[in-house]
Amino acid sequence: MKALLQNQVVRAITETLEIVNNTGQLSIGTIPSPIVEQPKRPEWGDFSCNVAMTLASTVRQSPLKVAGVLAENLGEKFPTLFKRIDVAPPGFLNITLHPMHWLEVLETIQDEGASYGTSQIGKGKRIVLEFVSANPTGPLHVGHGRGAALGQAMATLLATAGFSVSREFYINDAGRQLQLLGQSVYARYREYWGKDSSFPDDGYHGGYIHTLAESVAHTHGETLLEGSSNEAETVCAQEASEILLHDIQEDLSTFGVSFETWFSEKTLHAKGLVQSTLDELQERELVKEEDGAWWFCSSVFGDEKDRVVKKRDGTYTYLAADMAYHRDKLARGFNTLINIWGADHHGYIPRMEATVQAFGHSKESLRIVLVQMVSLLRGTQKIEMSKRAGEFVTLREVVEEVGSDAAKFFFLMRRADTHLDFDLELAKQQSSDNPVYYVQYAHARLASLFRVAHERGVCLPTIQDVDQTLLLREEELSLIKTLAQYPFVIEGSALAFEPHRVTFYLQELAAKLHAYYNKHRVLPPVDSAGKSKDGLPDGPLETNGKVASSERASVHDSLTPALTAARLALLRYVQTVLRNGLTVLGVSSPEKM
RNA sequence: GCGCCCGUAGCUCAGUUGGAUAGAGCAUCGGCCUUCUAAGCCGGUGGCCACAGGUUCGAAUCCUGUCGGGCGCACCA
Repeated sequence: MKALLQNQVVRAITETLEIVNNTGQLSIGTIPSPIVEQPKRPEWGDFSCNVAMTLASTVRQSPLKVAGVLAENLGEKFPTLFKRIDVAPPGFLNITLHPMHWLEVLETIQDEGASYGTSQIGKGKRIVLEFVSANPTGPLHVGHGRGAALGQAMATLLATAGFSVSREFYINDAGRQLQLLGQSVYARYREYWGKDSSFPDDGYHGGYIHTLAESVAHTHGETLLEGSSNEAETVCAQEASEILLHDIQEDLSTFGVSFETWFSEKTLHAKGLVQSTLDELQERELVKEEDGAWWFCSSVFGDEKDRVVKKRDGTYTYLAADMAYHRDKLARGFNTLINIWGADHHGYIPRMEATVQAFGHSKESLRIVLVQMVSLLRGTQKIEMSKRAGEFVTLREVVEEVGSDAAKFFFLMRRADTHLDFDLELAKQQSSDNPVYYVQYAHARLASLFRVAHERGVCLPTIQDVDQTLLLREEELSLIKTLAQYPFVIEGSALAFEPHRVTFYLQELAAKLHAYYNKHRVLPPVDSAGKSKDGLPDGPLETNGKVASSERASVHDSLTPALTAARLALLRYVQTVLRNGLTVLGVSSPEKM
């Protein structure tokens, strides 16, 4: 299998740097790894490289001169790869390949299919990706949905880049929040039976608490009214959290998000791992006793102050369990721990970084990805949500209204750390204004084209079957160059933990496809099929974008079976890449819309 | 008060390990369907990249300060 074109260019430049270094044309010393990218303007060639400018100061020559030397050597050494190499001020190398080389991209996609875009950069690295981790004290809301979509996409993305990824949901099924849930449900339970009740001040006010109370009333009758309220609250907490966790699992599953591991906080306590974690750190003087409480000396690792892990009343803080949990993750042999958190938890980062360091791992082995809030809009009208009153729009409601695909795509349209406006009306709209339909439609449109081709007895060829020279015009090359970028988008996106880059890429690819499709006929019109005479491989290439109907007719006249075949082959690979990208995002690729 | 994030077209946002003339969608204005899905395409309008300094061949991008917005600063989670 051939190396990706861009990597061939990188290698060529690297070899050239070595040559000019060895021959003394330039005294470079350590050869840098050159950065090659597709420039934004077509007149700057297929690839551009800025290595001459970065080297200028070390070789004590002007960037232009360095670029000149490199250009000359590159051209001499790789005449079959490069058609021309320009030097542009202030020192760019603008590289144009012999166009035929671009067709290799299509062969690569043909060979790799659904694997096109995968790489091995993450090979051998094991990542545990923790996300959602919502308390089982209420239904998932929209914010959780964003975290879920992001986590799922990131897991797929990292796996695509060769990492071994395990998705994990940490269940906070111990501690104060659960206790509050029990108290809240028990209060509603008493109300249900017409008894007096004391609702906790900071309890859960959502309407779903009533439903849970009714459920408890159904299974336990009035038996919880007598006896200690403590016990009754524990029963309520237990039963309510089980129901809620079940709902959470169901919602996530419906949303298309799954986990390898559901990790229960309770099991850490049950196995004594929370205490043993503290004991271990105490022996190493990273946990100390003071004022009747136990403190984690996180300030040793740069946190602004030490943190309580065991309260004066003998109970553990959330942090203590979380430390035990992260110790466990490290003990399971993961190299990198990625946690996706709501941005309001950012203040918690230093103490978790301190935690992994306390266990002898580098700060970098923990990577926290923060997710900002989601505002739901209906058109321009903002939907107000009040956490205090327990009024928020649930993930389930959103998915029921707009569907999983649209919801996921919208959640992945923005960088994680920026606030997201989610317009429910737009997400439902079936038009090009709606980005998810726009991209999916590109896929469905091609599927439809291939169906029609099939019905008319035109087979869907592979790149090896067609006259490839028919794909060498700028129109087709532009599409092919975009396809060539895909593996680099995946790689960059994975290394930066930024799935939104894939979303943007897909919109760009879909836009190019739609434009191409609109402009160029692929199948011959029904009545003249097979009768078209040979001629120029297309009509005059209009530059102002307007296609007069007379021109269209001439386009059809010149549509030969060979050209149809070549275009079908090209579009088949466009469809493959669209599908691969959508798959990374967890969004379906419909055959029909 | 201290810390973190953010400030790019009228709106929502890409672009931030420094690169060439800063991009896209929406909105707005004007065009394109007897043909493979118009759930589509083409064109116009629109910018002191919050502000002020600094670093250098080069800054939306890095540093410092100011202003504006969000979020944190528990023996809660």
